[in-house]
Amino acid sequence: MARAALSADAVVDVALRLVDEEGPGALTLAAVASRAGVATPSLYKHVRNLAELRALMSARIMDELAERIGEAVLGRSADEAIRALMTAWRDYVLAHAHRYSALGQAPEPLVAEAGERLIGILLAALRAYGLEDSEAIHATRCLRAVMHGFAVLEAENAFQLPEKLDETYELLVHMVVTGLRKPLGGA
Amino acid sequence: MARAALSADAVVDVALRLVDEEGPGALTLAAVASRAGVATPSLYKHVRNLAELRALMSARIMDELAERIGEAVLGRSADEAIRALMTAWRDYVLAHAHRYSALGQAPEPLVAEAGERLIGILLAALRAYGLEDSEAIHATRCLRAVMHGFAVLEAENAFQLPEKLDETYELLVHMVVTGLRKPLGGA
DNA sequence: CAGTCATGGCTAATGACATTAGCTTTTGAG
DNA sequence: CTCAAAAGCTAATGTCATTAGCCATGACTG
Repeated sequence: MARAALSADAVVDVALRLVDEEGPGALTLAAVASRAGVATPSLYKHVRNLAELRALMSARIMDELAERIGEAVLGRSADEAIRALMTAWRDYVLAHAHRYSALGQAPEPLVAEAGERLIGILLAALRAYGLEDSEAIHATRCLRAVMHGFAVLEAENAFQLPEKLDETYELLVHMVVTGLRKPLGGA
Repeated sequence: MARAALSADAVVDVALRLVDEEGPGALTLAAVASRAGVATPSLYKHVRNLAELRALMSARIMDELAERIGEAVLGRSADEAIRALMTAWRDYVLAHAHRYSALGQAPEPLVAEAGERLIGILLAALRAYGLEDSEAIHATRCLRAVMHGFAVLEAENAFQLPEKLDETYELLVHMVVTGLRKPLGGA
């Protein structure tokens, strides 16, 4: 080994702080290097390139989110679990809007892996509804879609009107819970 | 006036075609100019800068989407309207995944305006549920969140497992319809 | 029909980035 | 103490966006 100094993780830390403070648009190797007190090319000793940095960041974010949600769901089941899960998701996004926006901007390698942990948690939370394996998959996807959609829109301030978003989210939770209870029969 | 040639709209056309074919990441003034058979700086005669081009594109996409959805909803109401609306939304995304992904990458000026037309349509579709003004707003937001979330995830291929997405969407529609019918009482 | 002048295009230049190449310093292992 | 790998650095390249300033054209005016 040589000097202690930086490391891939440290670079990701710096990058995340940068994104938190200045938004995903400010993520540039130059900016990260500057914050890390190092010349830009030095970053390449720890990270293959900008794309990889983005992927590492996304994976980290997924992990954080999965952790929060895992905790939130612990010991709860069915409706209570869903409610806790959805609340935790939104709380995370509100606490780190920029960070959440930075997700998505990464291809699939590591991110997909990190995402699976998250999906596992969702799936577990849905077991309580006694869904068939396949049904549980569909339900998980719906959950993801609902939460991600709301998160993205709220994070980018896409909801203009004065109505309280807390109330909207209540309705959304209600929608999910209700929808999961009645396993669709006809149409 | 002088030469006929390009125009802001034409530039947007070219840019949209580019995005359709090569993805949002390929959107660069150089690429657009090349396709338009013109030198890069010439684009500035029609568009203030890349950011504005993005905004114009987003507005155009919003309009297209609103149009499709408007047609889909025509003459239907309540559950049928919701179903048609959601189907139209997804169909649009599937037909123009790259284009849809290119949304969001624009700030608020024109896009917000174009978005309002779309929201108007959603609101109208929800009138049939006899919701209070405010309730209708919340419901519209939920609709947006659900559809946008699913659209984004599907467009970026975030659903891995083999289960059919058509079925997932069925469940999602069911969830929305069911949730809208029972206006949440207790929890 | 000649003369203007705004429009749309062009080339050249600048500045931010990402990325690569190649050199230097530091330091842990032996 | 020696030395090789690790971690930094500077310099160089190529791609972009954006700006400045110049030229051609053609739609109107008179």
